[in-house]
Amino acid sequence: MSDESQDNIYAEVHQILEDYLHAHRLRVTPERSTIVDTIYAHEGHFTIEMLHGWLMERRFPVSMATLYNNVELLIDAKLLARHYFGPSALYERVHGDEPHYHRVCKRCGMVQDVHFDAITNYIMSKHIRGFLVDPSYLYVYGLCSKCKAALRRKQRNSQKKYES
Amino acid sequence: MSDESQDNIYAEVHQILEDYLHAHRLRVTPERSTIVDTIYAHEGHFTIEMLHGWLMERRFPVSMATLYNNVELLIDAKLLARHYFGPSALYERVHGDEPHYHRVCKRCGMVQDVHFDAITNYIMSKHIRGFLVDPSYLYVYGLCSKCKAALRRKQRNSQKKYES
DNA sequence: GTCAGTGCAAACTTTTTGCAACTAC
DNA sequence: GTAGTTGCAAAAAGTTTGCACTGAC
Repeated sequence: MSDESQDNIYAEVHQILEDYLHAHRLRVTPERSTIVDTIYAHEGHFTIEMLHGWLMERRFPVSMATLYNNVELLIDAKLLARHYFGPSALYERVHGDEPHYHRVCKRCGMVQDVHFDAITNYIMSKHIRGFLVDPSYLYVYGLCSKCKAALRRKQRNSQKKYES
Repeated sequence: MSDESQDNIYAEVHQILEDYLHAHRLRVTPERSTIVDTIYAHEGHFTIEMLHGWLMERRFPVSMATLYNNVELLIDAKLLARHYFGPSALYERVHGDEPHYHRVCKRCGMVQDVHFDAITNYIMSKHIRGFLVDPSYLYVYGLCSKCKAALRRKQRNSQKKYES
């Protein structure tokens, strides 16, 4: 992404943040602005712990309590997404990024972003009765090619052991 | 389900359990047998805590450590499925139940079983390159009809407040 | 008899809560 | 000035680990 369009993204997300806060009679604090800046300075999935670390690096330490408070709000403002691929949450920025869903390997935990495709279109076209699908929160689990091969090998070996 | 077919299920899952344990040179313990019995005596999603409670009711208390150890093994044996709809795991029995995927409301947390349907078939037919989809671990998130309506009401109200 | 399995308690990780001090409005 | 926001520390919730004892094979 060019510096210029990255600057545009910062301006846009700050606008969204401030609109959201005003609409909900909440306050624009340095913490909130900096958290959003920091989130949008990084690509990909991250944990609260990582976000905390990034803020430390910026010399803008923010307590975990504040982070947990504010991610809730940012999710509601549609600036942040939270995913539970396992017992602890992973987050990712939302605004300005290509819409995608997630493909997860049940064995190695690999998470792959998949840009909206025929499957997404198909699911949206089905108008699941009464239920409004959010295609950004679609999760397809299975086995990645590496784990598929590894598992085949393992099964052949344990088969041999069992026969012996 | 009739008592008779329920008895068949018990026999089958015990067979699967014992085959799995033998194949992996592991031991058939009363705890493992009872845990499987208890899981298959209940329908729907449950937490480890609930499983622990059910075992207490049976006068067969099993420690949490043992439960955590054994669910791992039962998942590998395909007798149990684990889902992360939120920060803590939900489990459900697998064998003998109608195959289904899950539809989850992001707002109220409602989890709905959806029997394999056109969407599942479509995804399986796409043969995602190199990735082996497990349709039992497909998750579609969105808004249920109740929350969709509630959210519309809320937005109308906050709109009014904002204008005033 | 051996070694996997168990219970217990302690540790650990992640997230939530209570409260006093602070600050955006 | 007021009430929302923050940081800190404690607590809660969920899960993992270490170790001595037990019991399946």
